[in-house]
Amino acid sequence: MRTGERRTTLADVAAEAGVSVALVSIVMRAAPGASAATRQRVLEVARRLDYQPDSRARLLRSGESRLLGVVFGVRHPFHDDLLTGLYDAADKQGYELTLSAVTPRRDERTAIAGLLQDRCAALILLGPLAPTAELATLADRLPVVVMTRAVRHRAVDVVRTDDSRGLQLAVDHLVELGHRRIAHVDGARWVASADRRQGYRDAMRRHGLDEFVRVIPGGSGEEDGARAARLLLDDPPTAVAVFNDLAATGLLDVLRRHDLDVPGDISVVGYDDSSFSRLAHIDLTTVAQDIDTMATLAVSRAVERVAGAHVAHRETVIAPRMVIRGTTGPPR
Amino acid sequence: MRTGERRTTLADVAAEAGVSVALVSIVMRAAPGASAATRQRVLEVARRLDYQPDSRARLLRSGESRLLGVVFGVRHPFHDDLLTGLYDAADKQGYELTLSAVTPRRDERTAIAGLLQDRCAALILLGPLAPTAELATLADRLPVVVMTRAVRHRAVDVVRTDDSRGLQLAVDHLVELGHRRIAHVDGARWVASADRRQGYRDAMRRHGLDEFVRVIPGGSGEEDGARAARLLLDDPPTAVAVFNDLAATGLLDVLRRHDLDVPGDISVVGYDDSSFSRLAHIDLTTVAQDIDTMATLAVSRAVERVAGAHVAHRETVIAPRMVIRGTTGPPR
DNA sequence: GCCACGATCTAGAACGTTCTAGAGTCGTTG
DNA sequence: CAACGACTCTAGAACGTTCTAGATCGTGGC
Repeated sequence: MRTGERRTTLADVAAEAGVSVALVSIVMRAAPGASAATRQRVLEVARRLDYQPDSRARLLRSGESRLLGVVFGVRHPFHDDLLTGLYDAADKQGYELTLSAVTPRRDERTAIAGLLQDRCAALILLGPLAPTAELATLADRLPVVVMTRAVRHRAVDVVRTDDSRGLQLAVDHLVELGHRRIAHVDGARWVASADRRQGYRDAMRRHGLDEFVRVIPGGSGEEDGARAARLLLDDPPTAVAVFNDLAATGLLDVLRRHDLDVPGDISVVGYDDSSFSRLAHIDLTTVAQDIDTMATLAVSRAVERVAGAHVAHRETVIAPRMVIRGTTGPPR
Repeated sequence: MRTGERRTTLADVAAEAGVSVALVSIVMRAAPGASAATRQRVLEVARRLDYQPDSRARLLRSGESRLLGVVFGVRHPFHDDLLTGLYDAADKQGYELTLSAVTPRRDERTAIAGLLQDRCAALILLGPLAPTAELATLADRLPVVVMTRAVRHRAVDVVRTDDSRGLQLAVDHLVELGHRRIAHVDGARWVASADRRQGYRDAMRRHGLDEFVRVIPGGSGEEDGARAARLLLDDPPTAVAVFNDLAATGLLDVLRRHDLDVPGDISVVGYDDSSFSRLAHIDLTTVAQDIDTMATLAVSRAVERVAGAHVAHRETVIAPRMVIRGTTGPPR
């Protein structure tokens, strides 16, 4: 059986089993309404004929899409981790995910448009860059859940970590270790950068360290962290809190190349608790976002919206958590 | 307009424009058969009513799925790069991609099953782990193109780099620099590891360096490279060729922590030319797989199979290319 | 004027499945 | 025995779109 050949349909199974198409549908859906003997007979035929449901027909007729569209960016370790959680959460709720990637050569609008045509019941957008107004227009059409970015619009649901709080935790941790000269490598124009930066400033102020406030422009990738590290070399702080884990690894690399000992000479805190930050040779102290909780909440929120439920709070802000590993210690 | 509300259909546009449903379909598909005046009128109505095609209905009725299913692994930088290329290639051929991820908690079979239900015209599998027999059974059902792994079965199409040749290039390059004690950190049970290992052995033998053959078990992730590096520390070779770029970064990290200078004390070659290997602070010498060519060929192969074309060679093996950057130099 | 042809447009059926209403059967109760 | 309820099963329509055959109109040639 190859290209162009028709796949097995419910009608084929029905003919072979000697029952109606509708009854075969009932059996394949495990819906009530068929006897045990009939179920067994139908399932046997379906197995023999290798019947696979046609999700297009199913989605079209049922008028109930159990499909959640997810827009994610390639080369985002954190998005990878979120995808892992989202698949699990969707599965638990009886939903399927359909993914659409944003790549260096495929923009976010294109990614979203594809999902609209698939008639997804809802969209989950991972760190979208689109302006709020655009997201709101989209949310007029179908439920939209944004993850990892604060979107202030009543039509858009948000599941995110308290990024301001996250950076405060980082600064608190460093201050507790005795650090005063604490710098922050921010995320440039990336989603969440402003909140994290604000959290850093607030915490520094809270600890009476205003005069030591120092923000270096960074970004979300390794090279961004590496570049920022080079800007710190002339006058290194005793500690630095970085926008995210990936940038932190770039920064660590450059520090080490310049014979700065971590954490002896300089302590480093990342953000995300991405899977690689746990690796023995990186052992990164970091602010953890609770990925599985976020994924679960995002899917639940999407599903509730689809079901027309009245949702109490359109924005869910999850507390970050400090994960202390090997890249932080007392200043010398 | 929110959840549960019906979306604009061709019938709505037709009623408003005062033409038949079939004519609206012709206009929306830019198919011949409508006058310019009618086209304009219909497009105006469609825009006003915000008509979006329903891809489920379209796919179901047309009997021609222009959908390519792609199975990829999260946390695989190389797969990310391939996705970027595949989206471009598919777009050029008028196909859409639908993605299905393999995660630590969602296995490959599940990923494939989802795509079968979507009635994809063909599947493109990135480095699948499934046994050949399973892939062959799948290929009985629809065209299957495997990327980055050699699958010896006439029903399965393959687009891959000559991995054996790739490692030979790496060894040749190192020998040309004067190295003799060249080790190889392999990919353990990962796809392509055997070919790369064989290429390493062949090249070492070719250069009369049999007695220096040394293979360290590795893997595809950073920690795998880091672990392998630790095994090399007691008796470091002057050079090492690593299974892939990601493992190479892990290995580099450990070498640097142990004050081994790269490339002064030890040269390092990666594999893939992943996007991060080009970063200024990594500057990795590596064996490049030609991502865009691979993506283009895989999509073309899939499309040809869908079209029922007679395909001359089911396996396309692409020559790798040596990319010399800063991690290799003459031995001391 | 008649005929042939091409372009435009329409009506109806089909894609594979689910939904819904109704028919038929069986068992229980009055 | 008749009525009722529960369960099983079926027939037919619907989901939104495309395919296909045919009707209609306009134009050009004879």
